Amino acid sequence: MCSYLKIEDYAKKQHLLEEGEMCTGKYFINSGVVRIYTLSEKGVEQVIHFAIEGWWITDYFTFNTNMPAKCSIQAVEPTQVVMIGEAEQEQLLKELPQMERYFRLVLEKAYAASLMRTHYMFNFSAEERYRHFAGHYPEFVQRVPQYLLASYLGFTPEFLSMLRAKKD
Amino acid sequence: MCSYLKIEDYAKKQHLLEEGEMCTGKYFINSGVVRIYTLSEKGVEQVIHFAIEGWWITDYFTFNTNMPAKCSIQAVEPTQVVMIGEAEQEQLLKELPQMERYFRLVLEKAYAASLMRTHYMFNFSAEERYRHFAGHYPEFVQRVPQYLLASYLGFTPEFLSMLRAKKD
DNA sequence: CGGGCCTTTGACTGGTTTCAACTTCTGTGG
DNA sequence: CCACAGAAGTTGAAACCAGTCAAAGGCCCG
Repeated sequence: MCSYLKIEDYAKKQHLLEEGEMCTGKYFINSGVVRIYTLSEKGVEQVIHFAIEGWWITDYFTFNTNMPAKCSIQAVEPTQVVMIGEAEQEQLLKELPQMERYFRLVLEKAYAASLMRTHYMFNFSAEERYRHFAGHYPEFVQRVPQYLLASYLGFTPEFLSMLRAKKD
Repeated sequence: MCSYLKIEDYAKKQHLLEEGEMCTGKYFINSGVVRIYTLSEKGVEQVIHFAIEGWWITDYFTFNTNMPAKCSIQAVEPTQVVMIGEAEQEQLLKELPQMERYFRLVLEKAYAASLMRTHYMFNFSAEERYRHFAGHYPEFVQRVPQYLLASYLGFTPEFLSMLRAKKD
């Protein structure tokens, strides 16, 4: 089974995947943090989400479609991942069909998180989103630079700076 | 296999699931449209997404967690669904492990759609989101009431009304 | 020690919301 | 089949949340 998997280390700011490349597999985060982001027509980078230890990531936009990646994945801090190629995953699933279940459950969790994000995005103001996030994941706020957190929460670094000044 | 499944019909505005109930299974939309929505602290209904023919839906927030539903699912027009209970799904997956794969692929698609929604939400203004949506799914814009579409797109019915008046 | 990247600050702008009043549509019972 | 009530859509004015722009300050890493 280990032959299917490949351990990879990435330095801060190094890319696991860049938009336009072919996405050839999935990554399991062993340690570190990565951000998944897209580039808008206007050239603005938008953080779609972060992934930390224990999460699986890939370009789900184009996964299984044989199209070039629509997003980029970049290490926010030094990160170690376990990579499994597409073909290897197929092979693994053939030999260990129980893994289908595992990957399905991983996806259910990720999907629920994405829906929850949508919920927060719509139902709370920018300030409420920041307070909520900072209250629930204080250690994470320390861990990522402010301009990335601002992008993730859906506002500008300037606005986040103003929020922190107000009361923190 | 048919014994696992139950066909159900819902009238317009009837609920498949209401917040607070236990979510006991998944629904496959045979015909019609449903909306999945949450209620904010302020009492505002927010459409998380729509689902049409061919999609599977459930309360992914609490699915498999034995907690009361965090969202409601309501028929937007007369809708027929195939319902599969949680226990029945487990049984089905045990007998037909290939179905694990099927459900995983369904989830990958749904997850990708959710991420794409996040992308649009952040990178486009309210007006751009409307123009884009109306351009891509004109028949759908006819199909659902404007106040639900406005909620889905993340702005007020009044604003949508103004957009339509401007140029349509 | 220096340069570039990140964060801060403040003034101005504008897209979107809110509110309230009015009109149009829809469905239900008499 | 019509009448009416409630739901959905429209309009316009005023308010505001958050973005943009520009310039200065802090900090990390080579």
